Amino acid sequence: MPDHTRPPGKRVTIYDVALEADVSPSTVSRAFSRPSRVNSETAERIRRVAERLGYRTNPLARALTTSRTQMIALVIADITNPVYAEIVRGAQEVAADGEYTTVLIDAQESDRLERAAVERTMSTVDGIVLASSRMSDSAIRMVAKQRPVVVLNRALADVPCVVTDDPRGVRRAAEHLGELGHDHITYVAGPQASWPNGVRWRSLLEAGMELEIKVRQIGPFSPTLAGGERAAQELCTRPATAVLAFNDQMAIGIIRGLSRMGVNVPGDVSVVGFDNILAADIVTPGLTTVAAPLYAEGSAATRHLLTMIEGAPGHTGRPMVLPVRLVVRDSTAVRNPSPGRTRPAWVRQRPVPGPAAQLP
Amino acid sequence: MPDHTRPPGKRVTIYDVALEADVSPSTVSRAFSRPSRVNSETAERIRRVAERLGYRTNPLARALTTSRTQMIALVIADITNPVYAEIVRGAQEVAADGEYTTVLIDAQESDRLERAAVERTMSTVDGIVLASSRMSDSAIRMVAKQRPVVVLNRALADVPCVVTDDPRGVRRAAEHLGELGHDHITYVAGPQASWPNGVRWRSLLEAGMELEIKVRQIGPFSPTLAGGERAAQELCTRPATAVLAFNDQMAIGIIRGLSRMGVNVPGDVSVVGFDNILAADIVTPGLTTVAAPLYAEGSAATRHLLTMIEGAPGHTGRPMVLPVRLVVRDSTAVRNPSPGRTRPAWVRQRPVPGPAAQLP
DNA sequence: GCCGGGGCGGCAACGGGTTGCCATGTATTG
DNA sequence: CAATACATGGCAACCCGTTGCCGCCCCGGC
Repeated sequence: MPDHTRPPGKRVTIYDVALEADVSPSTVSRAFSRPSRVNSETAERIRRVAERLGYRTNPLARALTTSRTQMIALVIADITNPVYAEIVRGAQEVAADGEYTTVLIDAQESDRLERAAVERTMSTVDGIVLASSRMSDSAIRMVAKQRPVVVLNRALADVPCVVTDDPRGVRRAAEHLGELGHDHITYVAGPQASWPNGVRWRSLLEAGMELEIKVRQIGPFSPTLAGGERAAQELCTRPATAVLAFNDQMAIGIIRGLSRMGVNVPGDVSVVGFDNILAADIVTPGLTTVAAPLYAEGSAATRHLLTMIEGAPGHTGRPMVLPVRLVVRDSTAVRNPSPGRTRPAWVRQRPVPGPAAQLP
Repeated sequence: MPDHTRPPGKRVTIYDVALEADVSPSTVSRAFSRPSRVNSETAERIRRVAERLGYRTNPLARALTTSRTQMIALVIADITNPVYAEIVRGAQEVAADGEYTTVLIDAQESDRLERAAVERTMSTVDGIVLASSRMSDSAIRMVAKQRPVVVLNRALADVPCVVTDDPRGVRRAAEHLGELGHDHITYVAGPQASWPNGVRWRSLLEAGMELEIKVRQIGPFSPTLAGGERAAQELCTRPATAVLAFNDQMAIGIIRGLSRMGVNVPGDVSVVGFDNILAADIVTPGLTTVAAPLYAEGSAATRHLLTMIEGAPGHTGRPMVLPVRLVVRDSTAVRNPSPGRTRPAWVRQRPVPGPAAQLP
């Protein structure tokens, strides 16, 4: 009878199993990684011994020779931004189905941090999804040269991409505002490093031409609540009746900022956001916004990445385009006819107070 | 002059560098991992050669011998829940400072998924932070036996823990409601698998005794907006004037649900949440809530974990307790004297309509 | 009875670093 | 000047699986 005791605290290896099962280590290895290559009875015996000993294959050691870690990285621009939650869910679901673990990396809206994190992680993962990357095109290509990469929310030649149909979303938003009588739309820009930011602005320009609506841009602002509030202040000096914000967080910030200054949304100004985050539905007034299929973005990108990892060529032709839809809530309304064309009444109202006072 | 060309597509290894720098591989290794162990000039030369060749040390290979991957896992209960965003930030910041990469795992509120993910990841990380784990105590201890573990938002003997001072938060909330004239508080419970859920309820019981406020519990409900809305319906059949919700998301859901049924918050019912998520400040009415130091939670837990990984014993005595504070906004008000004691007027109001209608 | 082929298992060489130990050469000390 | 200590670098074993290749055995076919 073989010895069952073993030095405690030591990890069980294939060698231990091999000894106990009276086969060579290679057979143990094959019993797990290529069961067809070994006699089924032997395999069964090995599996039982392994079970008894509590053997678990060491993924690092395996990765060393196979150079497959069964991990993928998902890089997101800002974990604070709720849009990514659903994207992450979609990605993780698909990854888990394929037996992959997802390493989530938060770039904190920083080109530098993102590069550093990608650099650090690259060699430990089998592929990378870059969601709303803030890196330069060339940096992305560099990464793509070393590992399978799928880019989300950005189009880039030679790298597989998944994007949403923002032009159509913007177009729908512009139509909607046009129907409400607005003949002028102000785009409140987000980060310049954000690819969709440019797309949305250009799409608005184009839609404006076709629909005969004047457009202009202010910003850039940080794509956050605070950024939106700052934008609201600037909107004060350059009034508007219809605003399209880069994203929902900014839109909510704008609404907050405006109402703090006594401007009524949607009475005086209509505001449209982008993304349809959960909060869009719970703020007052409910935010009219262009809804992106977040979950689908994450899952589609990841699915594509996995096929690339499995050896597929990676479809670099046209980006994969996901549909969007306009969700109309209460932040948009028929244009208020009272304010003057260039200087709505509300511009002269009370100045900005500090943040909402808190009771003791 | 040595040959600079090398087979393309092959990774550069220490052997390549050694050849070029005319030293042995071990010296190259030491030049990176133990610079003090090698002559500074030699080290410098090696580093230059490595740079020129584009050498990057392979973390997997390193991990194989050192069994240190420089990765930690951060397991969170639900990435959709915004509280975790700040926790993740705090954790990631500290981890990055210590040259660690954070692997984020979303357990999707599922015991099973959480276990599976931890199981899969455990052997590839140097330590684990379990934030609001839904696993059983015994499962956690099992994990803690194999890797350094710090538990967040849960107290557990023999495992280092970081918790917030929920009893004090609940007490403050109860005092606040008491001062507003409420003599009865309903606790809307979250997941039973959630440790703070139990703590909050027990703390409320206790505070109720001392402050002579009657308390009761309804639930459990899912700790989400939807869960809160369901709770609102139940509140309809068992009316209350003051509600303490397990978390902010539920509180917001409750407010939404109630106001949809024509109940005024805070006029008819005061609602207090927990966590102070960003949305608490942007909803109408602004949510009175117990603010947790989210960022600090993440950073404290991670800091502790890193010291354990570095070999410190892991402080398993008392859990580390982080302070909370009550943020009073507009969802709490003086108790409305009109409704009858057991059956406020609003109970007989119009029935629940469907979700907010959307314009085409 | 002989030969070819397939099933199965073992040997040994990796993969890319790390590290204990030893062999130099130089600096320090008595 | 001898003896000792230290700084520095190399050797080789090791971490834990994976896999190409080879050998053995058994089976079937002619």
